Amino acid sequence: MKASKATMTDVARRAGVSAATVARVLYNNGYVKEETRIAVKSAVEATGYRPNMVARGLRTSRSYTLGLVVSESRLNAFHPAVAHFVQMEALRQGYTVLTLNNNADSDMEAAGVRRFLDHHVDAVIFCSARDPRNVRIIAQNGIPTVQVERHIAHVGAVVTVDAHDGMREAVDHLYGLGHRRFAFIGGDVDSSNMEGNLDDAIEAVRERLFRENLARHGIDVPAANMLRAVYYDDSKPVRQPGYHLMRRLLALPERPTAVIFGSDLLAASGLQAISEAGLSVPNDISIIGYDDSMAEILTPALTSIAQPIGELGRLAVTMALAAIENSENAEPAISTVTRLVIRESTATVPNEGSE
Amino acid sequence: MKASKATMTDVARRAGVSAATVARVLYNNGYVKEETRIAVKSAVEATGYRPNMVARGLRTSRSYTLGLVVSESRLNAFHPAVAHFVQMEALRQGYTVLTLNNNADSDMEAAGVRRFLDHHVDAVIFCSARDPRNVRIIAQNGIPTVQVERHIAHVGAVVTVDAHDGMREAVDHLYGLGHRRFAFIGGDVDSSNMEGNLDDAIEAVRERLFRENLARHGIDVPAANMLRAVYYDDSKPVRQPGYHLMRRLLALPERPTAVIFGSDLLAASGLQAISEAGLSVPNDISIIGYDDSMAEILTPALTSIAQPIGELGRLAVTMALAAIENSENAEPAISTVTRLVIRESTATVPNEGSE
DNA sequence: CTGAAAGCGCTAACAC
DNA sequence: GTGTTAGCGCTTTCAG
Repeated sequence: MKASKATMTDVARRAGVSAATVARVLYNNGYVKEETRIAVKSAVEATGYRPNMVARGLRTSRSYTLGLVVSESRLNAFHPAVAHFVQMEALRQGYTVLTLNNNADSDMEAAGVRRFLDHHVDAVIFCSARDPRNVRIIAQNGIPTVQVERHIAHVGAVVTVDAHDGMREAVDHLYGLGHRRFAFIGGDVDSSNMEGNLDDAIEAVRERLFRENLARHGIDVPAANMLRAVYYDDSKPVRQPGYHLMRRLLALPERPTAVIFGSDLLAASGLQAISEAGLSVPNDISIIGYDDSMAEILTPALTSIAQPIGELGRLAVTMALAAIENSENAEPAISTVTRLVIRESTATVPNEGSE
Repeated sequence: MKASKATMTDVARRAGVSAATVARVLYNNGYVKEETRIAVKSAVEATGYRPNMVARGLRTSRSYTLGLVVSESRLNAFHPAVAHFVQMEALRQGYTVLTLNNNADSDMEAAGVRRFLDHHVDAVIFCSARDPRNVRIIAQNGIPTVQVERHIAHVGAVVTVDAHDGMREAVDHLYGLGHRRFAFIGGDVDSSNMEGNLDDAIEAVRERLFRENLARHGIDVPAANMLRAVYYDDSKPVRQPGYHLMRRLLALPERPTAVIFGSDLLAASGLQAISEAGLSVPNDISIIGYDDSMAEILTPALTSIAQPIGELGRLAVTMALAAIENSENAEPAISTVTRLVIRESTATVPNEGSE
């Protein structure tokens, strides 16, 4: 019951033409008499012919596959979400995606990237490369790269997210609710794996925007309230990256009443520390996540600064395909925006005397 | 700066031998004089030669790629976790993985599977196919399939999970804590997409084991306490699949004191309903998740019946490769086990009079 | 408008 | 031990 492994020659024979003609009608190249076109089409139907992408790839040196590297896609739901949209869009555009989760391990990533090269992927999308060298290896082989959200290597195309709007909305939202004591738990900037200016790292930018927006309201945040969580420890993802830092905040003499986190995962683990301390969100403390990756299934459902996940995935594919078409063209950058999604983890500041 | 696109012939020329000899030393086939072996090796080094898997694939009709279909890998962390281990193991074994998230959409899945076929994947792993026909299409093309955890089509290899141990441990754990009023919120059995006996569906099995283990303690669970959640609504994932069902349980005249859920995702959304009702876990009610996919980052950290996620992923690859090697051999099945991971969502039953 | 022929990079059977 | 040859399925000149 093996379905046809019908080859192009099979189709050609059946239609009484040559393989070249079959190719012509399949890809609308050159002129074909209407009559033979019909004959070929029906032969294709009859045989259930499907092009062999491997043979095609060898001949055209286009594999119609994209490589996708995601990082830490187990606890952090952001990356699998982006991956999903990349896969959907690629499918729609006639591509297939080779996916690899680097799990925060540079060596793993290097091995995977090498493998992508062996399979002659047409482009590689990184939704957070772990090591800039791995991006460069691809680029050096003349293959387009697209870095999504976080770009740690200064090569190829990038799809960035402008954090301004979301952070402004978040700060204004909290300020409007009466909060005056703020804290921020962001991600650590991994200087060893970042090319160029560390201040351009997205984690650093988010911190800065947080401060700037509060400064607008005349609020200065003490250094003790600005913390950075390590997501990876010795190439292993940290399971509850926000837990200990949140405990530290809770132990502060002037406990903050509002905390913005650098990811929903960070907020989720912060929530554990808050609950453990016998405090409640949002009654005692308001918190805001980032990403909007798992905000809606936490308790309470998190107010979160949403990244445009679907757009990121789709744009990454679009840019990859554009780079494949005319690789000599400039390496473009495109930016998307964030917005605040308000749910149940933010409320009016608790009464001062109640402590 | 393009790194070498050195071909095998380039290496051969440089080493002063023929391509055939290069192949021989690369794959340890046949005898090669030590002297020439060294010459070839150094030529490989010098050129940075990497085999072209596309050409190799065409010649050998082995693409060294695996297809992987996962379902709903956005909110439910179970699938991306399995995917991660599949990718790791495949990488280790010299394979690369084409991944597709069907997102509960049969048509999407069909399109993706078709694409896998076009790319001549050597085998396809389904960590929950959406539609059995899509598994059959692969099988009909003579390509091995492996269904992981849930198997909805009666073809090919399967990696199942034996739910016995975990469910027994879970029930005993709760019973030991004094609980006598139980409830279960499992997943709905989608009869339209299931070949064969519906009672064999993993959701049905879990329900049955739940009842049987309680019967062992002389406890009979009323029908009103056995609920089934729909994960997909009109081919779209439901965002809070356990929320409404949990509300229903809370409205029961004899409210259960312990609930076992069919997944961590279900438990997470159940938690939202509990909290909304002003009740607390585990003081007022104990809950247990299933999968152990996101249990540890919820508040409270969930006691959960853990699926052996890493093992599932690795076994799936192992079985796929075995099937590729000798495809005429019988289609095997292998089973793994579950175990209870105790965290903070379970505690002694609350005092009866306290309601 | 259509067919013949070459060749992408590799492997496997067969010579020597 | 090693080279020669043919061909996987497709695309693309080049003839006609």
